[in-house]
Amino acid sequence: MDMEARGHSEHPEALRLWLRMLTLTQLIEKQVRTQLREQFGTTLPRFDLMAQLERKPDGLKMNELSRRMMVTGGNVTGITDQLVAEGLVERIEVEGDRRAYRVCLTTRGRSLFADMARQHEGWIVAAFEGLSPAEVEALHQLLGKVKQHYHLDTSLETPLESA
Amino acid sequence: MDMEARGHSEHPEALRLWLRMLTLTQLIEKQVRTQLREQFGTTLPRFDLMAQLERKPDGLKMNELSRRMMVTGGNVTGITDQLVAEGLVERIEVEGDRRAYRVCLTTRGRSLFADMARQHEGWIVAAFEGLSPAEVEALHQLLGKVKQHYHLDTSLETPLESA
DNA sequence: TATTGTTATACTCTATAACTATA
DNA sequence: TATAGTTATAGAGTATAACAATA
Repeated sequence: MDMEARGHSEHPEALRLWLRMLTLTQLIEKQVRTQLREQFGTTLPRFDLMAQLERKPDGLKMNELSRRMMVTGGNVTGITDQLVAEGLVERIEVEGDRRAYRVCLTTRGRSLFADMARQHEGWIVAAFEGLSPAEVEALHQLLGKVKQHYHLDTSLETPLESA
Repeated sequence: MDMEARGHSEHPEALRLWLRMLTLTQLIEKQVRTQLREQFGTTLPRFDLMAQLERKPDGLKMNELSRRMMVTGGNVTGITDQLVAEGLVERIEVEGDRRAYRVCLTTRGRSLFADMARQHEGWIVAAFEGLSPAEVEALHQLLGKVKQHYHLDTSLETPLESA
């Protein structure tokens, strides 16, 4: 990005912060994508969808997945189709509303996700190894503050992290 | 992502931190992409390439752009082609090496980028308005610490922010 | 009429690898 | 033989919009 070069700015600090955050996130995300592809032959969106379904034995409806994953419905259909073809999730009818489905992990999907999640956590822990526990907490808090204000400001929801 | 749900983890703090950081970055990035498209009919990679060229009157070679933008050479060719077609950048021959080009902003490209950069900075400043200057600095420092360690760990370079 | 979900389309970005031209 | 850059290909992700079925 190297956009710190623009000069005569009134708020260069926020810009510098954003560029560092964006760069770092892209760096970690790129590594996660590579590992998911090489070790499990999958992608980040597919992993994310499965992560959304974990601890939801009743599954989630398509529109809930769409909201949580911050992508449009058509894309969720495509990702779900792929996972169904691999036997990792299934569509189950919703009683009382014949338009809707609940998407659930299959037994095989749940088992595979457990493996992936364990590996994934290792990659993330390694990425943040340079911070002490107190620093991890401080960073978490600061980002929470940004997120909170950002939401108020833009009326965007926070589908993720909604555990 | 909602991956905080996985349970019996030994390092849930790093994972929670990563999910919050990823969500927030995606939120801001998505807004930046939308604004760039709606207000300027451009994309983030095109904006990034132009940002790399600002304050480089002599331009940058393709492989330098590739390294700084963290994408492969073929992609830089494509993005550059688009910008050339729009008259925003130009390829200039390098004396002494007839294989290489220097990619430079045109006058029109420089002028347009100034407009875009001003708007862009406003979006970013708004996104981080919830933090005090001291908090912005603290966040910047903490992310720097992560980045530094991460690089040592993975031998990845830091092309961005290299101003 | 509104909502759930799918389909169709088109575009951007991406990585990989083969290729040309020059060093 | 190595390097600079391009081309070709294929795949993944995205948004938009039109559509079917149901509420």
